[in-house]
Amino acid sequence: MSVAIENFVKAIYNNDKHDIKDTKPGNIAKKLGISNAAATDMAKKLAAKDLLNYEKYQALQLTEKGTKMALNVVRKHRLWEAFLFKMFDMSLHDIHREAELLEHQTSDLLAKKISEYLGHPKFDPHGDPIPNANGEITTEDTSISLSEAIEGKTYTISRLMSDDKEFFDFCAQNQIKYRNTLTVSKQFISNKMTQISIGSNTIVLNEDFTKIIYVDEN
Amino acid sequence: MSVAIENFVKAIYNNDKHDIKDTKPGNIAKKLGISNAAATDMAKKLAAKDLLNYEKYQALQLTEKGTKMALNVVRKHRLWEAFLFKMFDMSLHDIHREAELLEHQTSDLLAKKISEYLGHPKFDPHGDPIPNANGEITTEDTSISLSEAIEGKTYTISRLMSDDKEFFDFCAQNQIKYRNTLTVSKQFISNKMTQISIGSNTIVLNEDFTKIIYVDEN
DNA sequence: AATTATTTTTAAGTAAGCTTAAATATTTTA
DNA sequence: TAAAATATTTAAGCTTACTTAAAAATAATT
Repeated sequence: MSVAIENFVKAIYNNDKHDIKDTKPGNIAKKLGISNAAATDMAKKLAAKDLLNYEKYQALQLTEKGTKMALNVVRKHRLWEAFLFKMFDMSLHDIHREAELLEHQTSDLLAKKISEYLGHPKFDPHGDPIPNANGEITTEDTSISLSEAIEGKTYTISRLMSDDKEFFDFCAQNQIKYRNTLTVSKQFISNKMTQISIGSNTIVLNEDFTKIIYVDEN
Repeated sequence: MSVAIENFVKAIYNNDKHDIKDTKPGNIAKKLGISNAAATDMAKKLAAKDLLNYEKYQALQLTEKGTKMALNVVRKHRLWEAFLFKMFDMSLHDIHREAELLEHQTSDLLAKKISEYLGHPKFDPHGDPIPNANGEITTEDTSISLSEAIEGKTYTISRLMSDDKEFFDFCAQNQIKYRNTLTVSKQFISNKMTQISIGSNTIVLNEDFTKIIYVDEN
């Protein structure tokens, strides 16, 4: 299966899992940087391969086969992230970019070797769970987005759900990092902003960021 | 530049360097597993990009630009070989196969990181020299092929120039390994075979193998 | 509910990287 | 050196993964 197909299936998987947004061709197209027409085309092609269910004007749904493929790619991506993070001094964003390419050129054997070397990690450096070789995610996700966190409570960052350089640069400058602790000092409900204290800093984050920072209550 | 182009340029470079064979489209086509017609087509296309010189019915010659590209790919390939060899318990052939894919999806930054991690190695696990980031090979090659070695002398294996699984399996079973020592007990000139003793074994090799095993006199 | 805006789909077309078949050169060998 | 064998090139065609433009359907807004 081609890189284009792997990316398409992965985009549906990620959109489906993480975003509130639906999985109609247009949304997938936007994620992949291709035209809507190309996405519709691809959807039909993948339906013929039993990777997803396609009905005109409806959201795309991965079949079991499609989900398995997506999880295999996601596994390789997250293993590479964990591995490169451990081995080399590179920014999370750079690591993400490398993983984005390497994930498609990694045999199951090499993925297994990397996983073994790392002691079969359950999470990558963003806090994203790493599926096992059978495509199963065995860790349950109890975390909530920072936008839903409660004033006065203290949380541990469990996930940074993004692939945007700006965001990661911001995180790096503000101690926002997987497994760091923060306290929600104020939720500005009407403005959809959240004030947190982390380390010695106090930061006000808007919704763009609080929706992709996931936390677990301490 | 695409994977197809990188592989094409690399094939010319390797053919030119290692083999006695010429670099006409047919030979490159055979190496890449594509038709002669496709190779001719590609040659014209790459000539237009100033990666090689193409004249009808003549051997293909890489330009400086083409050579630089080839060396960049070769560098990444050999760095991956060295890295995977160090990190994981995998056969040389498996490592080669992974490197063959990863080489095209590796940024210059990651290559640099891998090289640094390994202490800027000069050779990969086959004994092939690793070009530096500027595409320079700073080590001179004093080795000769086993087919040219002299009876009675003792040598150190400096290079195993192949990507064939059968060959590597044979090597693994017979202690034929980069940096191992062997003695040439007999050269059967007319049969083009060579008898060596390596470890406690005595082996007779035919020309197919003695031409790709490179050695340095002790 | 009707109109407007947005999405999705269809249709036609493009570039890359191949293929096979036939024509043309070159090389080998008898 | 002429014939036979082999290689290279040209030509036509295919698939994948896109594109833009227009038509059709859905969703949003007043």
